Amino acid sequence: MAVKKKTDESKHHRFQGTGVPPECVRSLSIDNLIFGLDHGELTILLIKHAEGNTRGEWALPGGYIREKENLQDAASRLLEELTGVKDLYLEQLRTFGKVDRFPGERVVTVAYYALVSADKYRLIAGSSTLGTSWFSVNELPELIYDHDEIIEHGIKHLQHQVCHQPIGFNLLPEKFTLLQLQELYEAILNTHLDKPNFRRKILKMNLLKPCNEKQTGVAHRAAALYRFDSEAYERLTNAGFSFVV
Amino acid sequence: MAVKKKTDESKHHRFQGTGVPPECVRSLSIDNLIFGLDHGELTILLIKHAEGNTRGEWALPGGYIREKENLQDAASRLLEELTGVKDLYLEQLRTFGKVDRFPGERVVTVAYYALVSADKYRLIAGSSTLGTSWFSVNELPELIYDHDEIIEHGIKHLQHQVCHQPIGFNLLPEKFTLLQLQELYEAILNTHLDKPNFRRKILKMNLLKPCNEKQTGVAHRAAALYRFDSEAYERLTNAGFSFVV
DNA sequence: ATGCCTTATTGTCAAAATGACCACAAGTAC
DNA sequence: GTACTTGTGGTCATTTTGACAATAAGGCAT
Repeated sequence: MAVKKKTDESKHHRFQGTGVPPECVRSLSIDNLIFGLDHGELTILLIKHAEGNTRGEWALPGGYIREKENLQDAASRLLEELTGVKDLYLEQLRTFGKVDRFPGERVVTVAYYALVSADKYRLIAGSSTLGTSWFSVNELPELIYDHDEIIEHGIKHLQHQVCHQPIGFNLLPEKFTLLQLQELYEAILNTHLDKPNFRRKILKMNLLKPCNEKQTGVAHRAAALYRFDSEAYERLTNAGFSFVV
Repeated sequence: MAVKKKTDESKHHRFQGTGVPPECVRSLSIDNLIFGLDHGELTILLIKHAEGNTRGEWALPGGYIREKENLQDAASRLLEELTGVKDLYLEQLRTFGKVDRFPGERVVTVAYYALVSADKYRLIAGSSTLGTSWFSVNELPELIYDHDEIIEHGIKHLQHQVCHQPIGFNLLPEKFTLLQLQELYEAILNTHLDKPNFRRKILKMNLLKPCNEKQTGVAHRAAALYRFDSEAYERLTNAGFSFVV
Protein backbone atom coordinates (compact mmCIF):
# COMPACT_ATOMS: atom_id res chain seq x y z
CA MET A 1 0.00 0.00 0.00
CA ALA A 2 2.92 2.32 -0.69
CA VAL A 3 1.84 5.61 -2.14
CA LYS A 4 3.62 8.28 -4.12
CA LYS A 5 3.12 11.73 -2.77
CA LYS A 6 2.83 14.53 -5.24
CA THR A 7 2.73 18.20 -4.53
CA ASP A 8 0.68 19.16 -7.55
CA GLU A 9 -2.68 19.70 -5.91
CA SER A 10 -4.66 19.09 -9.06
CA LYS A 11 -3.59 15.46 -9.12
CA HIS A 12 -4.68 14.60 -5.63
CA HIS A 13 -8.34 14.35 -6.23
CA ARG A 14 -10.23 11.16 -6.36
CA PHE A 15 -11.63 12.05 -9.72
CA GLN A 16 -8.99 14.04 -11.44
CA GLY A 17 -10.52 16.73 -13.58
CA THR A 18 -13.67 17.00 -11.50
CA GLY A 19 -11.76 16.99 -8.21
CA VAL A 20 -13.58 17.35 -4.96
CA PRO A 21 -16.89 19.08 -5.65
CA PRO A 22 -16.88 22.54 -4.06
CA GLU A 23 -19.83 21.80 -1.79
CA CYS A 24 -18.07 18.81 -0.31
CA VAL A 25 -15.86 18.24 2.70
CA ARG A 26 -12.42 17.72 1.31
CA SER A 27 -10.97 15.29 3.79
CA LEU A 28 -13.89 12.97 4.21
CA SER A 29 -15.32 10.39 1.87
CA ILE A 30 -17.84 7.56 1.92
CA ASP A 31 -17.49 4.08 0.53
CA ASN A 32 -20.32 1.61 0.19
CA LEU A 33 -19.91 -2.10 0.58
CA ILE A 34 -22.96 -3.74 -0.95
CA PHE A 35 -23.35 -7.46 -0.52
CA GLY A 36 -25.46 -9.64 -2.76
CA LEU A 37 -25.97 -13.34 -3.22
CA ASP A 38 -25.70 -15.07 -6.56
CA HIS A 39 -26.17 -18.81 -6.92
CA GLY A 40 -25.04 -19.46 -3.41
CA GLU A 41 -22.05 -17.14 -3.66
CA LEU A 42 -21.59 -13.97 -1.70
CA THR A 43 -21.02 -11.06 -4.06
CA ILE A 44 -19.99 -7.42 -3.83
CA LEU A 45 -21.02 -4.48 -5.98
CA LEU A 46 -18.13 -2.63 -7.60
CA ILE A 47 -17.78 0.21 -10.05
CA LYS A 48 -15.09 0.96 -12.60
CA HIS A 49 -13.83 4.50 -12.35
CA ALA A 50 -14.14 6.62 -15.48
CA GLU A 51 -12.16 9.66 -14.38
CA GLY A 52 -9.01 10.71 -12.64
CA ASN A 53 -5.87 8.69 -12.22
CA THR A 54 -7.85 5.68 -11.10
CA ARG A 55 -9.65 5.51 -14.48
CA GLY A 56 -10.29 1.93 -15.46
CA GLU A 57 -9.78 0.56 -11.97
CA TRP A 58 -12.38 -1.13 -9.82
CA ALA A 59 -13.55 0.39 -6.57
CA LEU A 60 -16.29 0.41 -4.01
CA PRO A 61 -18.98 2.90 -4.99
CA GLY A 62 -18.16 6.00 -2.98
CA GLY A 63 -17.31 9.66 -3.08
CA TYR A 64 -17.29 12.86 -1.09
CA ILE A 65 -19.68 14.11 1.54
CA ARG A 66 -21.39 17.44 1.15
CA GLU A 67 -21.01 20.11 3.81
CA LYS A 68 -24.69 19.95 4.66
CA GLU A 69 -25.32 16.26 4.30
CA ASN A 70 -25.54 13.56 6.92
CA LEU A 71 -23.19 10.63 6.49
CA GLN A 72 -25.87 8.11 5.75
CA ASP A 73 -27.59 10.42 3.28
CA ALA A 74 -24.31 10.84 1.48
CA ALA A 75 -23.88 7.08 1.34
CA SER A 76 -27.34 6.63 -0.21
CA ARG A 77 -26.88 9.45 -2.68
CA LEU A 78 -23.51 8.23 -3.87
CA LEU A 79 -24.72 4.70 -4.23
CA GLU A 80 -27.65 5.76 -6.32
CA GLU A 81 -25.61 8.14 -8.46
CA LEU A 82 -23.05 5.51 -9.22
CA THR A 83 -25.06 2.33 -9.53
CA GLY A 84 -28.76 3.16 -9.66
CA VAL A 85 -29.38 1.18 -6.49
CA LYS A 86 -31.61 3.12 -4.13
CA ASP A 87 -33.88 2.82 -1.10
CA LEU A 88 -31.48 0.57 0.64
CA TYR A 89 -30.85 0.30 4.33
CA LEU A 90 -27.23 1.29 4.72
CA GLU A 91 -25.54 0.64 8.02
CA GLN A 92 -22.27 2.17 9.10
CA LEU A 93 -19.42 -0.31 9.01
CA ARG A 94 -16.32 1.50 10.17
CA THR A 95 -14.09 4.44 9.39
CA PHE A 96 -10.77 3.91 7.65
CA GLY A 97 -8.19 6.59 8.07
CA LYS A 98 -4.63 5.41 7.69
CA VAL A 99 -2.44 8.38 6.90
CA ASP A 100 -1.39 6.96 3.53
CA ARG A 101 -4.56 5.26 2.46
CA PHE A 102 -5.27 7.90 -0.16
CA PRO A 103 -2.58 9.34 -2.37
CA GLY A 104 -1.33 12.84 -1.69
CA GLU A 105 -3.96 14.17 0.67
CA ARG A 106 -5.37 13.07 3.95
CA VAL A 107 -8.76 11.55 3.23
CA VAL A 108 -10.58 9.52 5.80
CA THR A 109 -13.42 7.36 4.55
CA VAL A 110 -16.52 6.18 6.35
CA ALA A 111 -17.60 2.80 5.06
CA TYR A 112 -21.25 1.81 4.93
CA TYR A 113 -22.62 -1.58 4.11
CA ALA A 114 -25.88 -3.16 3.07
CA LEU A 115 -27.26 -6.50 2.02
CA VAL A 116 -29.50 -6.70 -1.01
CA SER A 117 -31.35 -9.27 -2.94
CA ALA A 118 -29.50 -8.79 -6.21
CA ASP A 119 -32.56 -9.51 -8.32
CA LYS A 120 -34.36 -6.49 -6.91
CA TYR A 121 -32.15 -3.93 -8.54
CA ARG A 122 -31.28 -2.92 -12.05
CA LEU A 123 -27.74 -1.68 -12.21
CA ILE A 124 -26.77 1.38 -14.19
CA ALA A 125 -23.38 2.84 -14.86
CA GLY A 126 -23.29 6.27 -13.26
CA SER A 127 -21.89 9.24 -15.15
CA SER A 128 -18.46 9.01 -13.58
CA THR A 129 -18.15 5.26 -13.99
CA LEU A 130 -17.28 2.91 -16.83
CA GLY A 131 -19.43 0.17 -15.41
CA THR A 132 -21.04 -1.45 -12.42
CA SER A 133 -20.87 -5.12 -11.66
CA TRP A 134 -21.24 -7.82 -9.04
CA PHE A 135 -18.15 -9.81 -8.14
CA SER A 136 -17.95 -12.99 -6.11
CA VAL A 137 -16.00 -12.37 -2.93
CA ASN A 138 -13.79 -15.21 -4.06
CA GLU A 139 -12.89 -13.58 -7.34
CA LEU A 140 -12.44 -9.92 -6.63
CA PRO A 141 -10.44 -7.80 -9.05
CA GLU A 142 -7.60 -5.59 -7.93
CA LEU A 143 -9.05 -2.61 -6.07
CA ILE A 144 -7.94 0.96 -5.52
CA TYR A 145 -6.60 2.39 -2.25
CA ASP A 146 -7.44 0.33 0.80
CA HIS A 147 -10.71 -0.98 -0.56
CA ASP A 148 -9.52 -4.56 -0.16
CA GLU A 149 -9.05 -3.88 3.52
CA ILE A 150 -12.53 -2.41 3.80
CA ILE A 151 -13.98 -5.48 2.15
CA GLU A 152 -12.03 -7.83 4.35
CA HIS A 153 -13.29 -6.05 7.42
CA GLY A 154 -16.80 -5.98 6.00
CA ILE A 155 -16.88 -9.71 5.43
CA LYS A 156 -15.76 -10.39 8.97
CA HIS A 157 -18.40 -8.00 10.22
CA LEU A 158 -21.03 -9.65 8.07
CA GLN A 159 -20.09 -13.09 9.35
CA HIS A 160 -20.57 -11.88 12.85
CA GLN A 161 -23.73 -9.90 12.22
CA VAL A 162 -25.50 -12.59 10.30
CA CYS A 163 -25.30 -14.86 13.34
CA HIS A 164 -26.72 -12.32 15.72
CA GLN A 165 -29.24 -10.39 13.70
CA PRO A 166 -31.74 -11.64 11.16
CA ILE A 167 -30.15 -9.58 8.40
CA GLY A 168 -29.44 -12.47 6.09
CA PHE A 169 -33.01 -12.35 4.83
CA ASN A 170 -32.13 -9.16 2.98
CA LEU A 171 -30.02 -11.21 0.63
CA LEU A 172 -32.90 -13.45 -0.35
CA PRO A 173 -35.96 -12.80 -2.46
CA GLU A 174 -39.22 -12.07 -0.68
CA LYS A 175 -40.18 -15.73 -0.68
CA PHE A 176 -37.52 -18.32 -0.14
CA THR A 177 -37.03 -21.93 0.82
CA LEU A 178 -35.30 -23.14 3.93
CA LEU A 179 -32.52 -24.56 1.84
CA GLN A 180 -31.88 -21.19 0.25
CA LEU A 181 -31.59 -19.71 3.70
CA GLN A 182 -29.26 -22.45 4.78
CA GLU A 183 -27.07 -22.02 1.72
CA LEU A 184 -26.89 -18.32 2.48
CA TYR A 185 -25.47 -19.06 5.91
CA GLU A 186 -23.13 -21.61 4.45
CA ALA A 187 -21.88 -19.12 1.87
CA ILE A 188 -21.31 -16.34 4.37
CA LEU A 189 -19.89 -18.45 7.16
CA ASN A 190 -18.02 -20.67 4.78
CA THR A 191 -19.18 -23.79 6.54
CA HIS A 192 -21.55 -26.73 6.25
CA LEU A 193 -24.76 -27.09 8.24
CA ASP A 194 -26.97 -30.07 8.88
CA LYS A 195 -30.22 -29.62 7.03
CA PRO A 196 -32.75 -31.11 9.48
CA ASN A 197 -31.10 -29.38 12.42
CA PHE A 198 -30.97 -26.05 10.65
CA ARG A 199 -34.67 -26.33 9.80
CA ARG A 200 -35.55 -27.15 13.34
CA LYS A 201 -33.58 -24.28 14.79
CA ILE A 202 -34.86 -21.66 12.39
CA LEU A 203 -38.47 -22.75 12.53
CA LYS A 204 -38.51 -22.84 16.30
CA MET A 205 -37.72 -19.12 16.35
CA ASN A 206 -41.11 -18.37 14.82
CA LEU A 207 -39.66 -15.73 12.55
CA LEU A 208 -40.80 -17.29 9.29
CA LYS A 209 -44.30 -17.14 7.93
CA PRO A 210 -45.20 -19.99 5.61
CA CYS A 211 -46.48 -18.66 2.29
CA ASN A 212 -48.46 -21.86 1.69
CA GLU A 213 -46.84 -21.97 -1.69
CA LYS A 214 -44.27 -24.24 -3.21
CA GLN A 215 -41.20 -23.75 -5.27
CA THR A 216 -41.77 -24.16 -9.01
CA GLY A 217 -39.58 -25.30 -11.85
CA VAL A 218 -37.40 -27.69 -9.91
CA ALA A 219 -36.72 -31.24 -10.98
CA HIS A 220 -37.55 -32.77 -7.63
CA ARG A 221 -39.95 -32.39 -4.76
CA ALA A 222 -40.79 -28.71 -4.40
CA ALA A 223 -39.93 -27.05 -1.11
CA ALA A 224 -42.30 -24.84 0.83
CA LEU A 225 -41.77 -21.09 0.55
CA TYR A 226 -41.45 -18.85 3.59
CA ARG A 227 -41.12 -15.17 4.18
CA PHE A 228 -39.43 -13.34 7.02
CA ASP A 229 -41.93 -12.05 9.55
CA SER A 230 -40.44 -8.77 10.69
CA GLU A 231 -43.34 -7.94 12.96
CA ALA A 232 -42.86 -11.18 14.82
CA TYR A 233 -39.21 -10.30 15.13
CA GLU A 234 -40.05 -6.91 16.63
CA ARG A 235 -42.42 -8.53 19.08
CA LEU A 236 -39.96 -11.18 20.11
CA THR A 237 -37.11 -8.73 20.41
CA ASN A 238 -39.12 -6.52 22.70
CA ALA A 239 -39.89 -9.59 24.76
CA GLY A 240 -36.18 -10.20 25.25
CA PHE A 241 -35.60 -12.72 22.48
CA SER A 242 -32.20 -12.69 20.90
CA PHE A 243 -31.50 -14.12 17.48
CA VAL A 244 -28.60 -16.53 17.38
CA VAL A 245 -27.71 -18.99 14.64
CA MET B 1 -29.61 19.04 20.75
CA ALA B 2 -30.52 22.32 19.08
CA VAL B 3 -27.51 24.33 18.07
CA LYS B 4 -27.05 27.98 17.28
CA LYS B 5 -25.26 28.70 14.08
CA LYS B 6 -22.92 31.62 14.02
CA THR B 7 -21.09 33.03 11.10
CA ASP B 8 -18.17 34.47 13.03
CA GLU B 9 -15.53 31.88 12.20
CA SER B 10 -13.44 32.54 15.27
CA LYS B 11 -16.20 31.19 17.47
CA HIS B 12 -16.57 27.91 15.73
CA HIS B 13 -13.60 26.12 17.13
CA ARG B 14 -13.81 23.48 19.71
CA PHE B 15 -11.38 25.36 21.91
CA GLN B 16 -11.99 28.98 21.24
CA GLY B 17 -8.78 30.91 21.40
CA THR B 18 -6.61 27.97 20.48
CA GLY B 19 -8.89 26.86 17.66
CA VAL B 20 -7.99 23.93 15.51
CA PRO B 21 -4.25 23.40 15.70
CA PRO B 22 -2.68 24.19 12.35
CA GLU B 23 -1.28 20.68 11.85
CA CYS B 24 -4.71 19.14 12.26
CA VAL B 25 -7.50 18.16 9.91
CA ARG B 26 -10.17 20.75 10.44
CA SER B 27 -13.28 18.69 9.85
CA LEU B 28 -12.39 15.57 11.74
CA SER B 29 -12.15 14.91 15.44
CA ILE B 30 -11.77 12.01 17.82
CA ASP B 31 -13.68 11.28 20.98
CA ASN B 32 -12.76 8.62 23.48
CA LEU B 33 -15.27 6.68 25.50
CA ILE B 34 -13.41 5.08 28.38
CA PHE B 35 -15.33 2.67 30.57
CA GLY B 36 -14.35 1.77 34.08
CA LEU B 37 -15.94 -0.11 36.94
CA ASP B 38 -16.32 1.29 40.42
CA HIS B 39 -17.96 -0.68 43.20
CA GLY B 40 -20.07 -2.62 40.77
CA GLU B 41 -21.07 0.44 38.78
CA LEU B 42 -20.11 1.07 35.18
CA THR B 43 -18.35 4.41 34.90
CA ILE B 44 -17.16 6.72 32.14
CA LEU B 45 -14.16 9.02 32.07
CA LEU B 46 -15.01 12.66 31.35
CA ILE B 47 -13.10 15.91 31.24
CA LYS B 48 -14.19 19.45 31.97
CA HIS B 49 -13.25 21.85 29.21
CA ALA B 50 -11.06 24.77 30.22
CA GLU B 51 -11.18 26.76 26.98
CA GLY B 52 -13.50 27.97 24.28
CA ASN B 53 -17.21 28.43 24.55
CA THR B 54 -17.61 25.03 26.13
CA ARG B 55 -15.46 26.10 29.11
CA GLY B 56 -16.72 24.50 32.28
CA GLU B 57 -18.75 21.84 30.49
CA TRP B 58 -18.17 18.12 30.65
CA ALA B 59 -17.17 16.16 27.58
CA LEU B 60 -15.61 12.97 26.36
CA PRO B 61 -11.83 13.36 26.10
CA GLY B 62 -11.24 14.15 22.46
CA GLY B 63 -9.81 16.59 19.96
CA TYR B 64 -8.50 17.00 16.45
CA ILE B 65 -6.52 14.61 14.30
CA ARG B 66 -3.19 15.64 12.87
CA GLU B 67 -2.65 15.53 9.14
CA LYS B 68 -0.03 12.80 9.48
CA GLU B 69 -1.53 10.77 12.27
CA ASN B 70 -3.50 7.56 12.17
CA LEU B 71 -6.90 7.65 13.80
CA GLN B 72 -6.04 5.29 16.60
CA ASP B 73 -2.78 7.10 17.33
CA ALA B 74 -4.72 10.32 17.57
CA ALA B 75 -7.14 8.72 19.99
CA SER B 76 -4.29 7.52 22.23
CA ARG B 77 -2.48 10.82 22.10
CA LEU B 78 -5.54 12.86 22.96
CA LEU B 79 -6.49 10.56 25.77
CA GLU B 80 -3.07 10.81 27.32
CA GLU B 81 -2.83 14.57 26.85
CA LEU B 82 -6.16 15.14 28.49
CA THR B 83 -6.28 12.56 31.23
CA GLY B 84 -2.85 10.96 31.67
CA VAL B 85 -4.26 7.55 30.78
CA LYS B 86 -1.99 5.77 28.35
CA ASP B 87 -1.06 2.41 26.88
CA LEU B 88 -4.65 1.48 26.47
CA TYR B 89 -6.19 -0.67 23.82
CA LEU B 90 -8.58 1.64 22.04
CA GLU B 91 -11.07 0.14 19.65
CA GLN B 92 -13.03 2.11 17.10
CA LEU B 93 -16.65 2.49 18.09
CA ARG B 94 -18.36 4.44 15.34
CA THR B 95 -18.27 7.73 13.49
CA PHE B 96 -20.78 10.44 14.30
CA GLY B 97 -21.41 13.00 11.63
CA LYS B 98 -24.79 14.66 11.83
CA VAL B 99 -24.67 17.96 10.00
CA ASP B 100 -25.49 19.95 13.10
CA ARG B 101 -23.68 17.96 15.73
CA PHE B 102 -21.01 20.61 16.10
CA PRO B 103 -21.78 24.33 16.15
CA GLY B 104 -20.97 26.37 13.10
CA GLU B 105 -18.70 24.08 11.16
CA ARG B 106 -18.98 20.59 9.83
CA VAL B 107 -16.99 18.38 12.13
CA VAL B 108 -17.32 14.63 12.00
CA THR B 109 -15.99 12.71 14.97
CA VAL B 110 -14.65 9.20 15.16
CA ALA B 111 -15.40 7.65 18.53
CA TYR B 112 -13.05 5.15 20.13
CA TYR B 113 -13.68 3.16 23.24
CA ALA B 114 -11.77 1.14 25.78
CA LEU B 115 -12.31 -0.68 29.03
CA VAL B 116 -9.94 -0.12 31.90
CA SER B 117 -9.47 -1.25 35.40
CA ALA B 118 -9.86 2.15 37.02
CA ASP B 119 -7.34 1.39 39.75
CA LYS B 120 -4.54 1.02 37.21
CA TYR B 121 -4.46 4.65 36.22
CA ARG B 122 -3.76 7.91 37.94
CA LEU B 123 -5.80 10.68 36.40
CA ILE B 124 -4.36 14.07 35.65
CA ALA B 125 -6.04 17.17 34.38
CA GLY B 126 -4.57 17.98 30.97
CA SER B 127 -3.54 21.51 30.13
CA SER B 128 -6.76 22.35 28.33
CA THR B 129 -9.02 20.84 30.97
CA LEU B 130 -10.35 21.94 34.31
CA GLY B 131 -10.56 18.39 35.55
CA THR B 132 -10.89 14.72 34.82
CA SER B 133 -13.28 12.43 36.58
CA TRP B 134 -15.14 9.14 36.49
CA PHE B 135 -18.93 9.29 36.38
CA SER B 136 -21.36 6.48 36.91
CA VAL B 137 -23.31 5.84 33.73
CA ASN B 138 -26.40 6.36 35.83
CA GLU B 139 -25.40 9.81 36.98
CA LEU B 140 -23.86 11.50 33.99
CA PRO B 141 -23.66 15.27 33.90
CA GLU B 142 -24.92 17.30 30.97
CA LEU B 143 -22.54 16.83 28.08
CA ILE B 144 -21.54 18.96 25.11
CA TYR B 145 -22.56 18.37 21.51
CA ASP B 146 -23.79 14.85 20.79
CA HIS B 147 -21.61 13.20 23.40
CA ASP B 148 -24.67 11.77 25.13
CA GLU B 149 -25.55 10.03 21.90
CA ILE B 150 -22.04 8.63 21.59
CA ILE B 151 -22.24 7.28 25.11
CA GLU B 152 -25.63 5.77 24.53
CA HIS B 153 -24.37 4.01 21.45
CA GLY B 154 -21.22 2.97 23.28
CA ILE B 155 -23.13 1.37 26.12
CA LYS B 156 -25.25 -0.62 23.71
CA HIS B 157 -22.14 -1.69 21.90
CA LEU B 158 -20.48 -2.66 25.15
CA GLN B 159 -23.48 -4.70 26.23
CA HIS B 160 -23.27 -6.59 23.01
CA GLN B 161 -19.51 -6.99 22.94
CA VAL B 162 -19.18 -8.12 26.51
CA CYS B 163 -21.38 -11.13 25.74
CA HIS B 164 -19.42 -12.17 22.70
CA GLN B 165 -15.82 -11.33 23.53
CA PRO B 166 -13.95 -11.75 26.77
CA ILE B 167 -13.34 -8.02 27.07
CA GLY B 168 -14.98 -7.61 30.43
CA PHE B 169 -11.81 -8.77 32.13
CA ASN B 170 -10.22 -5.47 31.20
CA LEU B 171 -12.47 -3.79 33.71
CA LEU B 172 -11.23 -5.94 36.57
CA PRO B 173 -7.93 -5.99 38.39
CA GLU B 174 -5.40 -8.64 37.41
CA LYS B 175 -6.73 -11.06 40.01
CA PHE B 176 -10.42 -11.21 40.67
CA THR B 177 -13.10 -13.38 42.19
CA LEU B 178 -15.91 -15.01 40.31
CA LEU B 179 -18.38 -12.78 42.07
CA GLN B 180 -16.56 -9.69 40.89
CA LEU B 181 -16.81 -11.00 37.38
CA GLN B 182 -20.47 -11.76 37.80
CA GLU B 183 -21.17 -8.31 39.21
CA LEU B 184 -19.42 -6.82 36.21
CA TYR B 185 -21.80 -8.60 33.88
CA GLU B 186 -24.72 -7.63 36.02
CA ALA B 187 -23.66 -4.00 35.98
CA ILE B 188 -23.15 -3.87 32.23
CA LEU B 189 -26.14 -5.92 31.23
CA ASN B 190 -28.29 -4.44 33.93
CA THR B 191 -29.59 -7.83 34.97
CA HIS B 192 -29.33 -10.47 37.65
CA LEU B 193 -27.50 -13.76 37.22
CA ASP B 194 -27.61 -16.95 39.22
CA LYS B 195 -24.35 -17.38 41.07
CA PRO B 196 -23.79 -21.14 40.85
CA ASN B 197 -24.86 -21.24 37.23
CA PHE B 198 -22.64 -18.33 36.31
CA ARG B 199 -19.67 -20.04 37.99
CA ARG B 200 -20.33 -23.25 36.16
CA LYS B 201 -20.60 -21.59 32.80
CA ILE B 202 -17.51 -19.45 33.13
CA LEU B 203 -15.34 -22.16 34.59
CA LYS B 204 -16.30 -24.64 31.93
CA MET B 205 -14.82 -22.35 29.30
CA ASN B 206 -11.36 -22.91 30.71
CA LEU B 207 -10.43 -19.27 30.32
CA LEU B 208 -9.62 -18.63 33.94
CA LYS B 209 -6.44 -19.67 35.67
CA PRO B 210 -6.76 -20.13 39.43
CA CYS B 211 -4.19 -18.04 41.28
CA ASN B 212 -4.31 -20.43 44.24
CA GLU B 213 -4.81 -17.39 46.39
CA LYS B 214 -7.72 -16.08 48.35
CA GLN B 215 -9.33 -12.77 48.79
CA THR B 216 -8.22 -10.88 51.89
CA GLY B 217 -9.89 -8.39 54.15
CA VAL B 218 -13.45 -9.59 53.75
CA ALA B 219 -15.78 -10.28 56.63
CA HIS B 220 -16.81 -13.71 55.42
CA ARG B 221 -15.37 -16.74 53.70
CA ALA B 222 -12.69 -15.60 51.26
CA ALA B 223 -13.25 -16.36 47.59
CA ALA B 224 -10.62 -17.87 45.33
CA LEU B 225 -8.83 -15.49 42.97
CA TYR B 226 -8.55 -16.12 39.26
CA ARG B 227 -6.87 -14.42 36.37
CA PHE B 228 -7.87 -14.36 32.72
CA ASP B 229 -5.80 -16.75 30.64
CA SER B 230 -5.40 -14.97 27.35
CA GLU B 231 -3.23 -17.67 25.85
CA ALA B 232 -5.91 -20.25 26.47
CA TYR B 233 -8.35 -17.91 24.81
CA GLU B 234 -6.15 -17.64 21.73
CA ARG B 235 -5.82 -21.38 21.56
CA LEU B 236 -9.52 -22.00 21.96
CA THR B 237 -10.44 -19.28 19.48
CA ASN B 238 -8.17 -20.78 16.85
CA ALA B 239 -9.81 -24.12 17.52
CA GLY B 240 -13.19 -22.64 16.69
CA PHE B 241 -14.39 -21.81 20.18
CA SER B 242 -16.62 -18.81 20.51
CA PHE B 243 -17.13 -16.96 23.74
CA VAL B 244 -20.76 -16.46 24.69
CA VAL B 245 -22.19 -15.47 28.04
C1' DA C 1 -47.30 -46.70 -15.27
C1' DT C 2 -42.86 -48.02 -13.18
C1' DG C 3 -38.79 -47.42 -11.21
C1' DC C 4 -35.05 -44.03 -10.36
C1' DC C 5 -33.18 -39.91 -8.72
C1' DT C 6 -33.18 -35.81 -6.12
C1' DT C 7 -34.51 -32.98 -2.54
C1' DA C 8 -38.06 -32.10 1.32
C1' DT C 9 -39.61 -33.12 5.68
C1' DT C 10 -40.33 -35.67 9.92
C1' DG C 11 -38.66 -38.22 13.61
C1' DT C 12 -35.36 -40.50 16.98
C1' DC C 13 -31.95 -40.61 20.47
C1' DA C 14 -28.04 -39.77 23.22
C1' DA C 15 -25.20 -36.04 24.85
C1' DA C 16 -24.71 -31.50 26.43
C1' DA C 17 -26.31 -27.16 28.25
C1' DT C 18 -29.53 -24.47 31.05
C1' DG C 19 -32.19 -22.75 34.89
C1' DA C 20 -33.92 -23.22 39.41
C1' DC C 21 -32.49 -24.40 43.78
C1' DC C 22 -30.58 -26.94 47.81
C1' DA C 23 -27.01 -27.84 51.14
C1' DC C 24 -22.86 -27.65 53.06
C1' DA C 25 -18.19 -25.10 53.77
C1' DA C 26 -15.52 -21.61 55.58
C1' DG C 27 -14.82 -17.71 57.30
C1' DT C 28 -16.03 -13.12 60.50
C1' DA C 29 -18.55 -10.95 64.34
C1' DC C 30 -20.22 -11.38 68.83
C1' DG D 1 -19.96 -21.46 71.20
C1' DT D 2 -24.02 -19.10 67.85
C1' DA D 3 -25.41 -16.07 64.22
C1' DC D 4 -24.48 -14.45 59.88
C1' DT D 5 -22.46 -13.95 55.34
C1' DT D 6 -20.63 -15.43 51.14
C1' DG D 7 -18.26 -19.35 48.62
C1' DT D 8 -18.58 -23.67 46.45
C1' DG D 9 -20.24 -28.15 45.13
C1' DG D 10 -24.20 -30.54 44.12
C1' DT D 11 -29.08 -32.23 42.21
C1' DC D 12 -32.68 -32.51 38.82
C1' DA D 13 -36.01 -31.62 35.37
C1' DT D 14 -36.16 -29.28 31.01
C1' DT D 15 -34.32 -27.66 26.80
C1' DT D 16 -31.10 -27.60 23.16
C1' DT D 17 -27.70 -29.84 20.26
C1' DG D 18 -25.75 -32.81 16.95
C1' DA D 19 -25.79 -36.90 14.28
C1' DC D 20 -28.40 -39.46 11.44
C1' DA D 21 -32.34 -42.71 9.93
C1' DA D 22 -36.57 -42.94 7.52
C1' DT D 23 -40.19 -41.53 4.80
C1' DA D 24 -42.60 -38.18 1.40
C1' DA D 25 -43.06 -35.87 -3.06
C1' DG D 26 -42.20 -34.71 -7.21
C1' DG D 27 -39.83 -34.84 -11.98
C1' DC D 28 -37.73 -37.81 -15.44
C1' DA D 29 -36.44 -41.66 -18.43
C1' DT D 30 -38.06 -45.90 -20.11
